[in-house]
Amino acid sequence: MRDKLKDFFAVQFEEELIEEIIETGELKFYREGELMMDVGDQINFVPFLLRGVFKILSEDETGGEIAMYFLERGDTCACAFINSLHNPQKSRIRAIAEIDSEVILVSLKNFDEWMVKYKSFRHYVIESYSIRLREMIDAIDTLAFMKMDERLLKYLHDRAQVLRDTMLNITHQEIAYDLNTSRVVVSRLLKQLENLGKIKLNRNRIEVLDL
DNA sequence: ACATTAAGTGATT
DNA sequence: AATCACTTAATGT
Repeated sequence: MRDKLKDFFAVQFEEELIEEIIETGELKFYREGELMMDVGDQINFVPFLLRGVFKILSEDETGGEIAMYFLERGDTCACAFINSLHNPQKSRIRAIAEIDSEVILVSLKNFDEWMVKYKSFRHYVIESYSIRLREMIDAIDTLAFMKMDERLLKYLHDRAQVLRDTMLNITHQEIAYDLNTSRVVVSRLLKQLENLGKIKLNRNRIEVLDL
């Protein structure tokens, strides 16, 4: 745990802070597909991602979903910050492990203390928050301005990038859920992209060619 | 061989 | 771009 922490966070964190994190943080392992938090959950911790990828999505009243962005190693969850500033609040988002992942869960109480006590921590949090905000804006104009075919290609690229693999094991239906559209539409657009030579299609698998 | 699940397609709105 | 209704293909038992 100490090594992993140092790998991704220690460059910026003081020794003393690292020790505190190790002492009080809870190391947790999430298997692929496992939920870290769901819409409506009471959140009383802030996660720091040591290894793996989480998909963050929002849900509407009727169960429709929209994938917003991915969390990678070294990231932390912006939505959890909000919970740390106010009193424990309900989660607006769902976080699912895309691959086997490891996180350190830090209690809100410690999080609060460290914000005051450590400059490095404060900076990390603010920096991380602003990165997340930019991603959010990016997600909004993807939704507002891009057509489905562009959104689909962006989705495939993003995914290939965070998973560091151009071979994506995913079904058309799953993509449809993430983009909040129908499977038929995804199938058709994927076929188009294949004809354009941008991807290669197989059952349960999509290879991204033009990265 | 049969059932199940994933993907492809034409027609309609 | 969504939906329906149907076909075809791949995969599991």
